[in-house]
Amino acid sequence: MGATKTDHFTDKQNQIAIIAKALGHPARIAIIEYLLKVNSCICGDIVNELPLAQPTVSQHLKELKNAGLIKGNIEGNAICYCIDEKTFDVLKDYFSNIILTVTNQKCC
Amino acid sequence: MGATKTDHFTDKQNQIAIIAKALGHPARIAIIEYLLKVNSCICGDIVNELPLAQPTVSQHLKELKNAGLIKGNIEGNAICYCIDEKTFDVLKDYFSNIILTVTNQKCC
DNA sequence: ATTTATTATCGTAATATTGCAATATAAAAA
DNA sequence: TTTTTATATTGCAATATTACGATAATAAAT
Repeated sequence: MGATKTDHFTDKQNQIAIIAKALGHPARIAIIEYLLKVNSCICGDIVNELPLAQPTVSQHLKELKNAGLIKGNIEGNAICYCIDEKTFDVLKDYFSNIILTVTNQKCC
Repeated sequence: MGATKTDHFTDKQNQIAIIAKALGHPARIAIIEYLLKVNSCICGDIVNELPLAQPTVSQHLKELKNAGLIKGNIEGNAICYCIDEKTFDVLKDYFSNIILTVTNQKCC
């Protein structure tokens, strides 16, 4: 045990869970917010913005990239990172639908 | 090591991360979707809907409750669970803001 | 060619999560 | 009161995550 029983759930359920999980750490939220603040691709800098060692930040960036939340473009000896909008759209749509459905509930 | 460095991030960043983390498991997404499908408080039933043992489901429900995503009302010897809308509103607003900011980006 | 700067990977320790059997708890039903 | 039903808690094994030092990889600068 210890491993998530991915097989038993739908692709959509797993997709949303993977994206949400990637955002389930304050360092990764801080990375997303920093990319939004500078409002452009950013090369370097990210490590200096966070209270974590370089390998740790690199690992968090990798997870955000795997979840499709950010994109990384090689630019010389640095890598430019930026928000990958379409994955955030998936999340926003998903939660908007939840809100729409739930406001019609009459209970509790 | 191994523990998240919560102290170094803002309250808002930690709040969003905690909510996202709670949604970062397909079983918990499935629970939310089931509560939406029945569109009311539901007593019992949840365990039968999921491919997991009762203690495991109970644990997932507890995590969703801790994150403020669901509410549980005692009703006789059963407990009625339902969506806690306001926490989903927090998430929807957060992601809507991200989408609004990011669409103005010109790069990558 | 060597140094410098930037990012990734490896290895590893500490901690957290997932899942379940066994058991506990609490209220309704018999 | 005993049984049944519904949910929670405990304890534990398996696995995953977090964090970082050391090191590798890569390309620019000297």
